[in-house]
Amino acid sequence: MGSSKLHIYNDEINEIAAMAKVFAHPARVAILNYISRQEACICNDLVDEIGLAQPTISQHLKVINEAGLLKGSFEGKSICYCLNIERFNYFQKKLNSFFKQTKLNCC
Amino acid sequence: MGSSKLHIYNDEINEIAAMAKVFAHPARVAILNYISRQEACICNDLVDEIGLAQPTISQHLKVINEAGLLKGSFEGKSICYCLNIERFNYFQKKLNSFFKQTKLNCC
DNA sequence: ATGTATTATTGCAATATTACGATATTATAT
DNA sequence: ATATAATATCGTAATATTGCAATAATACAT
Repeated sequence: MGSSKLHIYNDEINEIAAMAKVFAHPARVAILNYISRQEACICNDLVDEIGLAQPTISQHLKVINEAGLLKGSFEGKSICYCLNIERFNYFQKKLNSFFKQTKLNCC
Repeated sequence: MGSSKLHIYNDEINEIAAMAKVFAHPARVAILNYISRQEACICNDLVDEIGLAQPTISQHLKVINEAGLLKGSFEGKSICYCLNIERFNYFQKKLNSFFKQTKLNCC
């Protein structure tokens, strides 16, 4: 018990839920938001900026990264994270078609 | 520990995360999807359709409802749920502006 | 080689979520 | 009043998530 029964849903539905999960924590929204406000790529300062411990930020970055939303590149001793626009657009497209389809036959 | 530190983020960010959370479980996506496939409003049959126990469906419906996404009306001994289109559109609009803003200054 | 700065991983405690059986509630029908 | 059907709530077990201290790994500089 306790764990989500993913096998009873189709891939389409599981994909939407998995994508939403990435944005379902404010720290991850804030991280993406911070990335967007930077001229170039960002590196560390998320820890100072957001106010969570470094391991916590690293953990959230991992979730975002594993969803394919980041392009990281090494710049000296730090890592420069950058949004993977193509993937981000894919998320937007998929979520919008979920919205569209859900509204379609509604009363 | 363990709980999300909501107070360190601004309202905008917490709202996005809260909205995403609604869609972050496949059962809730499936419920909304099923509603969309019905001619009129729906009632029970979610339990048969989705394959989770009745209390579990009820719990997920509560989450969707507390997010303001449902319009329920009593029809005899059952309840007819229906999508609250206005609220649903608001979700879509907010999420899209998050996408837009995030892409804005990206490298 | 040693030191320093950045990021990742490990381990663990606190909390949240998911799922369901049992039971209560609500609304109709007989 | 009693039975029936639909939905909600309660209690609880299993699992997941969040957050952080401690530590490891990585990359550069001296």
